[in-house]
Amino acid sequence: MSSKIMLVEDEQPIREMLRYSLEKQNHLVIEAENVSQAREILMTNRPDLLIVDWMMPGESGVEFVKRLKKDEILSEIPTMMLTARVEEMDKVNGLDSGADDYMTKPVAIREFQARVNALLRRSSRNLDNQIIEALGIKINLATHQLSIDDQLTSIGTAEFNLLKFFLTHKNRVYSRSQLLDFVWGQGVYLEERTVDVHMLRLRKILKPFNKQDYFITVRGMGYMFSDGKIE
Amino acid sequence: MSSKIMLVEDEQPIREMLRYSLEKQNHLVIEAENVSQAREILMTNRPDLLIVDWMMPGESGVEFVKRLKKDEILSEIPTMMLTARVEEMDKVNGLDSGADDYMTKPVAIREFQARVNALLRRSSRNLDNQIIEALGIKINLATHQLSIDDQLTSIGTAEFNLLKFFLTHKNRVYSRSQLLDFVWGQGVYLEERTVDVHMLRLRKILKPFNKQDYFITVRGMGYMFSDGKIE
DNA sequence: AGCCTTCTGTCATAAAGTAGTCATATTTCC
DNA sequence: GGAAATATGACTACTTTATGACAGAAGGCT
Repeated sequence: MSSKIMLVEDEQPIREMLRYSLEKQNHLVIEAENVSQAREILMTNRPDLLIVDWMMPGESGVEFVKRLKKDEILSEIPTMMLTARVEEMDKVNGLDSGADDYMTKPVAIREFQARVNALLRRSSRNLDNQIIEALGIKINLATHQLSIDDQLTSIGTAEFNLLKFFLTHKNRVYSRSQLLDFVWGQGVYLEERTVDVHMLRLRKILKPFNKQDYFITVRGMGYMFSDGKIE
Repeated sequence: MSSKIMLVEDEQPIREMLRYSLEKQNHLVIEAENVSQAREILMTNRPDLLIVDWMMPGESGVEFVKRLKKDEILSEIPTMMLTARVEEMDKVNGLDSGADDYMTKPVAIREFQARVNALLRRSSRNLDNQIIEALGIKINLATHQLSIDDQLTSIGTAEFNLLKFFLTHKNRVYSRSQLLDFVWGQGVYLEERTVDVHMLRLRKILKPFNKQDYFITVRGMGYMFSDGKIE
């Protein structure tokens, strides 16, 4: 399986080596020499994994990861931190930068590959093998099926994804452009009104079961999935 | 979705242009000509995004942003830096001022809008997850809901914003023009009497719960939200 | 490959819902 | 009482959303 991996590392030789190792595993590698370059790339790219050096001139990798983990969209990306010395490990652990894994340099290549693959596996598994349910609306991510009140119901992909997003993001308004970002993916340019249409279609699917009212239009703001609880 | 954006820029024409561009995207713009004015505004306002010129007479934008990023509360606000020339870009990159994005002047409007929106979208989780409450009046920024004495109550956008402003700015009188600036945004030209009407509407919403008296008319001055406590 | 069905994004139009303004009533202060 | 400031109700232009229709894309079937 090929994944897109971004490497943020200032030392060119190490970058080379890691890239070589990753490409051997059929991954696509994007390199960044420093944090601001990395940010730049993230504006238009969404890697499946980040590998970040802990210590870099300019803004440090820790800072970078910390901020990243606050970012709604990017925080989901699994991150591996590279630290130069063993002693620094503790710091990293102490300050929870939010990275998902750490390795000390010099990097042991076999271990590196194993850990990278583990991270990638973990994040992809999380997404797939699940059943998400709320208010009698149940979706199966593995089979892409929807059942409402235990009745199997047919649904298109776009509506499925939209529904999936709302089931995992309750009680909060999302603007149309946010929905486009989250559900359709960043960089996909569509009309904002398209969201309206898909909301309509989603509601139509839910209507026979009287569940359509959980999907609330917030005028001037966007849409929200509300399970009715206040607060 | 409308956000509050502060523009810190000494050159008036650029300010005008950027403001125009932002307002076109439905954002609410507050302008500051220099750093001290910006600080002043931050005393009573919390923008969702800062756009700061790198080079300004008096204290520079870099200094301003650096200090800001040390501030616990304000450091969360995403910041875009404007630099005058390409050469300065490197400096900016080198010195990690802490800004979240940079653009070089002259600013390309389309790109500017895109970047601004990207910043807002990505950081909106941090800003929105708040519930503000006072005197049994509770607003949820995430859901855009108002509940009074734990009862969900419907409210329009304009009144919501006005209420939000007062909940975060208690015990102080604001003139109609100040309210227009802070709640509607500078550059929006409206009749001052419009504020009266919205105050009326806000009071009508609160009346069934007997909360309307906390919104006090100060004759000749403006309006105030008072929680009754004496300083 | 060709045909058929389903899905998707866009658009035009209908339908709601709001916001800002104005005219008039009411209050306040001297 | 009278001027000035506010409150209030009504109106309308405007903005935002819902909805149905459509053409192209994607996929499936034979």
